[in-house]
Amino acid sequence: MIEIYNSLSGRKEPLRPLEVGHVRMYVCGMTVYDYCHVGHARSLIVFDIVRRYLRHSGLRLTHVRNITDIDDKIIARAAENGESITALTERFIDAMHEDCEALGVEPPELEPRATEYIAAIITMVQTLISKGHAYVASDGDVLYSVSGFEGYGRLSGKRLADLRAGARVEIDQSKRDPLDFVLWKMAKPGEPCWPSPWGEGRPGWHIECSAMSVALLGTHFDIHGGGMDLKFPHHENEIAQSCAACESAFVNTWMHNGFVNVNAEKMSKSLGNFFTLREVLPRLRPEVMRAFVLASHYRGPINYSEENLRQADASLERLYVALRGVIATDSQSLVPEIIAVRKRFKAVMDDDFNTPEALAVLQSLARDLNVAKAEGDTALAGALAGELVRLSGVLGVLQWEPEAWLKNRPLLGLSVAELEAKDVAPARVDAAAIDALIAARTAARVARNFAESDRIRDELAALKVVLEDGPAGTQWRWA
RNA sequence: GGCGUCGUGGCGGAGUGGUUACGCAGCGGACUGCAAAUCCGUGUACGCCAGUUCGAUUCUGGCCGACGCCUCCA
Repeated sequence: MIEIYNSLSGRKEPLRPLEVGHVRMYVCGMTVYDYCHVGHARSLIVFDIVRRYLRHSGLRLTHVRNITDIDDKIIARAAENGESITALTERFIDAMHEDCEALGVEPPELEPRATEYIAAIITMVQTLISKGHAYVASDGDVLYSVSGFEGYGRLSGKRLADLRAGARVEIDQSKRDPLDFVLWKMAKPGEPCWPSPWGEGRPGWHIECSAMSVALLGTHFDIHGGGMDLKFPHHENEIAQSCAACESAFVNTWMHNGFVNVNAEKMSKSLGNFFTLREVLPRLRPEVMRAFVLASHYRGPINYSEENLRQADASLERLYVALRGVIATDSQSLVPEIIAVRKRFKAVMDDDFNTPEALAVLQSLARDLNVAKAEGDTALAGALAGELVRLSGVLGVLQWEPEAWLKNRPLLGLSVAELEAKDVAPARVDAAAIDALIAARTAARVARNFAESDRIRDELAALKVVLEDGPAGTQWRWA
């Protein structure tokens, strides 16, 4: 039984799909006016794991991840760049898809865009007006009336009075309540717009997710996810809209992932402490980013640093080294070791996706594999290796050929600064040259000329090549 | 000001009312021509102060500290 922490109740609750064996999940995606940064990557990876694990558990999944392709920031950025809205959004949608692919994030079943659901949005706004939950303000905008919705603030643990007291927004005279939020925004001259019963305009931010989730998953579905910062006001408002419009239960389980911090502060645009995936990914392999993200529980914060990435890389390398030289068998031969490890893996992942524990399970599997290798038990080693790859696949790691992983380290390091410090230019070194040096060293060793063999090893070490002598000959990998 | 999260050994990071997380780094041993990798062993960690308890890092209260949300944000 899978248990998930529900932000709404503050407790772990068993996942009981509304339709037996079929989970419907909606995750808030990107507003496409800029490149994805590491914070987005965490959210993408976290829900990719949820996705992979639910399917691994034999559940059918309908996963929706929306794209916000119309909003104030998009309009502002397009104007700034002197390009059209669609040119801008298409460009960043493509970029996002490239980033996802690089990270090994599986595409969701459905990826709706706000601009494709204008009709559904208008219908929902009309419903809200007719039910008395929304009104047309003096400036023409359609606003949601917060006071008419009992339970507003339940998700974020806020009370209307507290929100009003702490309101930092300047009071807008057109609003009946300062906390009322916009459903339909009237267009200013030159702004993109769609016709509506209230005039030319565009949807507010929150309404698109209500309209699209209802349209694609129904009024009541299983999981709704997103970053912690979406909890209020975005998800709070979604609940208010959907529940009021549909007069139905809305979402059973709310999931929120924690932030990526830099020096203990939230990575964000305003602080200027963000790194885009495009600048970061060429310097490390995407699996390292995944390993880094999965090393912490999804609800807590993680600190983005070179050292933490280095540690993630080292932990992955240990797994790849274990896999090396073993022919993984697609083991349906359920030896006790494999039954036990599957059970452990399931237990920790069932427990609110405890990926740090899952990674620990993989590490202990690697230890068993190393032992089996050392004892020459190739059958067991092959079976364990097969299982290691299989379980790792649920986390989206260890999907490379071990040799390729160990010999293709991009740029040999994690950062430009580090590379400069090491004064290494890996492109200069090619595999044939390395093999030639290794052959020369082997010849020296056979001749018991250890001074020469050590000299060659030092020469290779200077190139950041590490040698490992074994029964099957000498292997190498990048340091 | 309101609401909330968190504080674990050198680092990262799970977890538990009394028994091994796991990884990185370190140390000792085995292995090796020497290494590397691997395996074995090792470190008496749970912010502070009280309380509950036979016993608390794990429960309760307070304090201190860090962070987040309350405004667009994954």
